[in-house]
Amino acid sequence: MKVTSFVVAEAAKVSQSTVSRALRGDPNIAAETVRRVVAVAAELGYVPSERARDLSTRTTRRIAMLVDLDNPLWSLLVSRLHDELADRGYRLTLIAGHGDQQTIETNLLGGGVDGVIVCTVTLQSTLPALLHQRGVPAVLLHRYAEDGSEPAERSGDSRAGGTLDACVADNRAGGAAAAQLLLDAGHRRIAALFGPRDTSTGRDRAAGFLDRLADAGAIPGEDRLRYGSFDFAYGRASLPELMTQPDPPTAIFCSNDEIALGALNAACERQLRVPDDVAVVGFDDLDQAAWPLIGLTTISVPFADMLHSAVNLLLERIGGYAGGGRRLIHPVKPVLRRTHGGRG
Amino acid sequence: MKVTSFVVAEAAKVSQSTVSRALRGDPNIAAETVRRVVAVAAELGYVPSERARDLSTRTTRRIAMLVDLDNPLWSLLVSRLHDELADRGYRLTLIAGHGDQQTIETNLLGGGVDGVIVCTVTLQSTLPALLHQRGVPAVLLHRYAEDGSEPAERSGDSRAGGTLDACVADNRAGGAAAAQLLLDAGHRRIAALFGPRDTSTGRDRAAGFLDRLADAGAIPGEDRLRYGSFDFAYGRASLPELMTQPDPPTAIFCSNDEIALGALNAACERQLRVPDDVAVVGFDDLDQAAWPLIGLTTISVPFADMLHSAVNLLLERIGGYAGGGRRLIHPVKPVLRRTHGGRG
DNA sequence: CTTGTTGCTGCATGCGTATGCAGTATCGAG
DNA sequence: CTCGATACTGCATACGCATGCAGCAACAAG
Repeated sequence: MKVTSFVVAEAAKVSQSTVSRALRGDPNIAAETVRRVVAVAAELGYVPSERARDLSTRTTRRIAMLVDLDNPLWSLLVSRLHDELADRGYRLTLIAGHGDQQTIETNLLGGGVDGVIVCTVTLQSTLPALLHQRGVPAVLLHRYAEDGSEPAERSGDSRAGGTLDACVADNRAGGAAAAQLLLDAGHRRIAALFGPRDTSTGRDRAAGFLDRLADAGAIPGEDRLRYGSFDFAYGRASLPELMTQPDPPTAIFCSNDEIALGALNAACERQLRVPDDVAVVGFDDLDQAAWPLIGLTTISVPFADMLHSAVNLLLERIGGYAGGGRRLIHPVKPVLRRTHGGRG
Repeated sequence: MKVTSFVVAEAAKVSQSTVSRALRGDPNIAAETVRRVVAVAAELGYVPSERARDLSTRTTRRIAMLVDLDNPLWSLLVSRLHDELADRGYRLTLIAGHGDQQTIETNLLGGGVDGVIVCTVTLQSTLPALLHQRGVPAVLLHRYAEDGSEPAERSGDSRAGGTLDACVADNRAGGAAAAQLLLDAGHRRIAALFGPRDTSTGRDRAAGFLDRLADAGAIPGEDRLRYGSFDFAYGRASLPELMTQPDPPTAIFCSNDEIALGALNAACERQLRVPDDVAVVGFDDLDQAAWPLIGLTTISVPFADMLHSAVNLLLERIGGYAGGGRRLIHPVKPVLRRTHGGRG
């Protein structure tokens, strides 16, 4: 039979409310009473019902992370996020971004979580607007959407001016830095494996990269520019295609490390030397990029900082902060290792 | 203002219970009524309160995974597990195994989850026994504990004979297979980087490995056998130590791929050729093991199958199955790639 | 002795949904 | 016309904890 606070109350000869208060550290309960209740509760193995507490307090101390579980990047994020949340007494519920839209909405809007961290959004996604409209505390991490919330035109609607808070990296600057880095290394025939055009990360990294090349008067031909998903297979499949073109590139920019790792492996398969036969630059700075076997030159993204900021923003929202959407842009920085080559 | 089923009921001119039934597909509600209720609910943007439902139904459709977030292996598991659960209508809550014991117990016993998948347990852990005693549906995945639940001595206690269900790999056979594989390749000076002695995976893999070597009359000296954590840093730090011993080994068995990857990178750093200067064999068959750049020979563990089985066992428990603890042992299989070397 | 104050505890209710059971209307059979 | 069956719907309550407010005892101040 289930041990409830009523059972404890009876055994400790107090009321149920006193049990509740004693166990939650309410200062109005006599020390002696607290001791007795705590003892009895331990004796009976009482564990408060989370379900009942959740309903009563209108809170769950649970945060949902909407994430693309196929992207290896997320594993880096999830682990850190869990700890970051645990420190503040929150639990983490994972929701796959590729799931059924209806399911996702029910999960996020049903009050089963106190807030949401959204990592999978596309530029066209309406989810941010929905969360905002429903008043569900949420923050965009790593990517943002164009949810069309322009500065209020219809004044009177206090929400019209706001969008969700977001924590992102300076992807545009990072793209530019990658381009610069390859130019500095002496490359002129440069190809790129960009990410999806419908994500902010994909778009911004490509834009920054192309802008910088344009400034330098070195815009690659169309056949050297590709767009695909942020994954290993894309990189692995694309490198051979690029390298078998007439007049192949001497360097390839990959919009994330995962693509770059695919490319490096493809190079290895075809016995192309990196960086001598082809240089590769990635983006993100995954752990693997620093491995001696890999030595991937890349653009480092401060994920730990971003997560920390995101959690802070989210908790402020949960705490009731009602200002407009804030966008925190975190600086990135090139990390020169082996794969970019160089003049020498 | 919050839209509850009462609000919908009023707008649709029915009672709250009818709203509840209509929305849940109760066949006793007239089709016309259902249509009206659904329409009104959609109109008002009604989303049922998960908190209230959880309390009322005594269920949450949420499964906790107790996991070591620092081990890269988990990322492989989490992603699959999420999908496996999502297919069956459950959500996944992550709980770090390294957290505060008190917190963990509260999270698992408080009724906030319908079941638990435990991946982090040590041999001495009392958590399985606790979950079992409290009647919380749970299954051990990948590792098991020695929770001392022997066949019932005190008959009368119907639970005394049981322990938790478990889904594990045949780690002992895998260890033996790894040993055999190295012997077959001609190695005789063999070292090993085993995992923690207090985990079933660490212990069983080591035992299988050593048994096989003993059978072959090739037991390594103590100085060639090491025990450490299942991580990259351990492998990376240990390889140089092994290789600078007098009469260094020609092959190193690593109790998981992560250790092996650390070792391979250390070899690269020291410009040792693999497998010519030193062979390496791992265990698990992570994606990375198959990369052309890595080519790690390893023992493949059927994680997808294990997860599938584990979820099945767990859902049976949740469904009320009350038999004794079941242990499913999944076969493993060597995958020969590049790093084990060979006679040729 | 009265009144106010402080310190502690219990009563009653809210949280929002699910569901057993009772009630109402309709219809067909006798 | 009566009665029972059928098809819906509503009433009332449970789920288990948190919490505002009232109550009570003890004690100090006046």
